[in-house]
Amino acid sequence: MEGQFGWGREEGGWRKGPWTAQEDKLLVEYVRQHGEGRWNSVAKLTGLKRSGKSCRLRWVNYLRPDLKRGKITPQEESVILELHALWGNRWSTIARSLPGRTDNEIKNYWRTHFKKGKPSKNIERARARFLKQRREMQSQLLLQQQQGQDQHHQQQKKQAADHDDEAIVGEAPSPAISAAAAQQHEDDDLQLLQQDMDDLLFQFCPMAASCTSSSCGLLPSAASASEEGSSSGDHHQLDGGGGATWGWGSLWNLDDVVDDVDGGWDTGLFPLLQDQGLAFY
DNA sequence: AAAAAATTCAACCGCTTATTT
DNA sequence: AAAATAAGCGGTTGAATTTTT
Repeated sequence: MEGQFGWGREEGGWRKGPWTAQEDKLLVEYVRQHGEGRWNSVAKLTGLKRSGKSCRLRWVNYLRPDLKRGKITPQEESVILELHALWGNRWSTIARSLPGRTDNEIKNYWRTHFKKGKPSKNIERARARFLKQRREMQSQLLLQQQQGQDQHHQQQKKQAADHDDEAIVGEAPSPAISAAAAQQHEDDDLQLLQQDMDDLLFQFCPMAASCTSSSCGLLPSAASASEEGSSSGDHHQLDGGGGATWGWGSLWNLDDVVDDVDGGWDTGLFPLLQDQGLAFY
């Protein structure tokens, strides 16, 4: 099962195409011994005929042990939708809120499930998934509250952000969404879906909802058009130890993202806003 | 049952940004 | 300070798989 020819042969000395188990083994062993990085020396040291770029990709997207395999959960899906509405196609940024998921994975997922031009069937499916998921979430919420995790933070924020009515949908068209025009129906569906999403998000994380909705005015639609890198403070290491489990904390679980901000950033919800140099408070 | 269409996803490419020499 | 090298990002591709007709 290794003889894919025409695809998977060498070109300019480098092998391309699907990785074989042996190749994976070599790469894994290399990383075990030398750590991540220095990808170009993989070939030199192991004899693997892969470019550094290819090695890095393979490791980051597939071999990394902290990757979470398996299907995207409904919870993750809702986060993806929500964050995409916030940031557009900044896949790696979105991925940072989904431990164990890669930007590639998220990109693929979003494209196949929510990209415009898909038959509305998909929207319907998404809606169905969402509704189901909402039920689950609600019961989880209940459970959490019963377990008496004191989240006085949330209470406070909730008050602060009491109007959330015009959610993302209204004014924060992600590039994709704003491009619509042609497909009103699906748009409507999507918007409904996103409204639901926003409601939902608000339940769990009022801060986020309030930010998306109004005041902060940090919705990136313009910025996300990619023009103007803007970034720079965007240093992101591959987070080392990863959250193996995701649970509900994902949005709150920032330790892999915040590392140059002095400790307590109790608003905590969207670390990435910082990356973009957006400050609030 | 089988052919066609649709979906998925790993891996590629080119470009940008960061780091090293 | 500049050039070279490495890392990172997002878009795209296409073989394999799944679903639909």
